[in-house]
Amino acid sequence: MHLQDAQLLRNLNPEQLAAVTLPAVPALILAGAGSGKTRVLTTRIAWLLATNQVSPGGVLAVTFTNKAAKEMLTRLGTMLPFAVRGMWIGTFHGLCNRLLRAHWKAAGLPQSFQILDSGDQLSAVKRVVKAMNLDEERFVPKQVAWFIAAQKEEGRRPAAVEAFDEHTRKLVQVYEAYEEQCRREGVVDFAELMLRSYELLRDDEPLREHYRRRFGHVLVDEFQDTNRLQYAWLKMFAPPGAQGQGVFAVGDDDQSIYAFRGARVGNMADFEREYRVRSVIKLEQNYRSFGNILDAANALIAHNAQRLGKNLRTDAGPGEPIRVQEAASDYAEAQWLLDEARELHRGGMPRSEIAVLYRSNAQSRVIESALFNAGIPYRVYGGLRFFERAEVKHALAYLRLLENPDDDTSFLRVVNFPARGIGARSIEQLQDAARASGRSLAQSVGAVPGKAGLNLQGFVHKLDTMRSATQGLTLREIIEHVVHESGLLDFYRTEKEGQDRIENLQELVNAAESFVTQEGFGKDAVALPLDEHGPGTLAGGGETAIPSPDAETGEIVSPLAAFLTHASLEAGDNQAQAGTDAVQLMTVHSAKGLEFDAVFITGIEEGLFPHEQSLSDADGVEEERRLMYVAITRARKRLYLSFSQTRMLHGQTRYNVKSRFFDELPEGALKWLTPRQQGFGSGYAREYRQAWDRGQGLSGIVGAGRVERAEPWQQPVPFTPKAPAAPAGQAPLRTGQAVFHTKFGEGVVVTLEGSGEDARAQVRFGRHGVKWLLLAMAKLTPIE
DNA sequence: CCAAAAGTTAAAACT
DNA sequence: TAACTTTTGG
Repeated sequence: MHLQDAQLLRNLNPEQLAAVTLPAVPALILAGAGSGKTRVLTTRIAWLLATNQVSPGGVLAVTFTNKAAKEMLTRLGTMLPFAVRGMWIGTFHGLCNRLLRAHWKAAGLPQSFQILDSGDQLSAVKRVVKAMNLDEERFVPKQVAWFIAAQKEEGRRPAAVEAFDEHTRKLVQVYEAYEEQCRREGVVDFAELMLRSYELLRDDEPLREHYRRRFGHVLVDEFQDTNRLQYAWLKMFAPPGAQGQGVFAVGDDDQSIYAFRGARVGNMADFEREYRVRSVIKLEQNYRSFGNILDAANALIAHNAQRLGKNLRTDAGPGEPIRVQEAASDYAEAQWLLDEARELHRGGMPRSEIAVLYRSNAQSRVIESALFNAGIPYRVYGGLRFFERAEVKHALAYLRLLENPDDDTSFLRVVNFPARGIGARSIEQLQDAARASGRSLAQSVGAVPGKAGLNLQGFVHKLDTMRSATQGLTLREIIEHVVHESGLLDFYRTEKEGQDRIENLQELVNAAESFVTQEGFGKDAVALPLDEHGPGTLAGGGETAIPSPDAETGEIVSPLAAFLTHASLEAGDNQAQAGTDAVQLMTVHSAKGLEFDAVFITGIEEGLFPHEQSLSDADGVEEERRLMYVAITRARKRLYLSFSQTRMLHGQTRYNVKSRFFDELPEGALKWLTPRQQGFGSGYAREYRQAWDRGQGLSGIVGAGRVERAEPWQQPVPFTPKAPAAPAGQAPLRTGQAVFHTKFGEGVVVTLEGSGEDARAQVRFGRHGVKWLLLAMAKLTPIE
């Protein structure tokens, strides 16, 4: 073991080593960006195990995302001589699920409860609001759903919500009705997973004591992102003041960017106080970026008042200066970054090492079209993910109905999809009947009279048939059967755009298949010998016979039920075009945790970054600043910052000034690619003239058509262009000439033919390949 | 019941 | 502008 210890601890810096080898006490690790946080977490677990301070079953390690959990498991797998599967390492929600599956009875849940994702939850709330006859203008389902989730995340059931006004009282009633509906249908939403398992531990003392004894070490990743409920949940496993229990909280207050969804940075300070933390360790040595980048990050974040305090440092030297670009328009900004990215790639940098970051999703459009036209492969993060696709959700709804006929959300989703003559009226009748009898929709189909009732009964019968026909089949066979028998496959076959959807349904089968293989269903569901040694042996007292949850999960869950849970808890990727080397486009939020050789941060303008919605309060601006800090620290070697004078937003041209954040960066670390403090509008004028020169007039400038709408004081056009001498499209072309086409982007003339009206050019475009274009028709403009 | 037309709205995202 | 939802009309 000693040899292995040494191996494990090799190459850790003093702070990392101190953190990894802390005794079993409460500890707070302030881990700066790029300071080897994940390494510290996983090495600590490995070290605890290797030195026999804890058994695999005695570790509880929590993360926020599936990705982080997976990475931790993978890394641990390489450090440990045994299988890590079965250890309590996972996301908050994943672990809650595990707990509730094991103790469903004590938690008051049906054995096969289903999990609602945000979309399901929204439609469930909509139904409640409708059923209560509330005005959807005043009780906007989205806001109601948000209210309910927020209450749950504060640990409040309806009775505990303080309502001082009529509207809030009504909201609480909706919350109540929603809970009742969930109970009836046997479903839980994400927040409910957390709250229910928290309450379970809070109210069931033997159970709580069992888990407390069991988990000698609790480790939390991204602690700054925990909400109140998550912190309370953690305290159930490891209360402040408990002796001999290690609580290892890792976080970075400077990277707290999720206050808007309930995260409480304050949990870090609370933790320090409540647990009387003696060991606060700062990891400030950065292994990712060069000095200029870190200087910029440090200087920027120093403008925040609310900090625990931390400064990143590196041994890597200053590196290149940070390049700053001022653009005349969002369009010009995109063109510029495209050129730079191309240059980087030409210099040998893989495209996947180039990231383009923006504050809000809408900004990706211009950049995408520029990259697309130039034929540069790119990948956009975010957007629809696999299990959220309509066709996949439809198939899953059928599958859920096999598991639980009373799942009204799923029932409504597919009762008339594909269409089977069940209209809004019939459904309303059915819902009335169900409401009157307090039963589920499926149970109430008999109560609807006439032809409509028969159709409904036919649907339920169809489900029953599918259910019995799929008994004993493999997961793959079940899904294939359902996709076929439900009529989904036939429906999409006749759709003109249906081919992709059919492929996705096929992909669902594949996903199920690989899920079964990975989870090893039918084989050894529990690989790990739990609690063989060390503290926290199972059911220590004898009278509190608590079954091993691990064993129980393996025992009770059918492959289908497990797969459905997996589908709710893990939405999957958004179609990764694997294999292609592509430039990475994403919001700053989704860049958290990632790193790239070169990073472009675009649209750094007042109103956009910091976003205007954040300007009203100081906390808002501080969070924006942290966001900027996160963005900056993503870069390893090269960092570009850009802003634009004009930008198309919500169909209108906006005139922006550069962000206040520029004033907070050290001038010495920056290199302005465009002249500093350019007169307002001059860049626009240049762009304007170039567009005229290309013969495109105002249409060559994005949003220029709206210029006349601007207030006089906003008029950015000090330059009055003369009409071009030659009509558009008559510019002399030669082979080899670089040209620009409004639709196809940049290209090179390969061949020229004919003359006058017949003059044609063969042009090779990056993305669209080689095209023949009639010069009289096509708007081709030579580039320089 | 479906498709087209009209209306609405606009930050960020994980589970 | 564009994506999405609701309303309207065949």
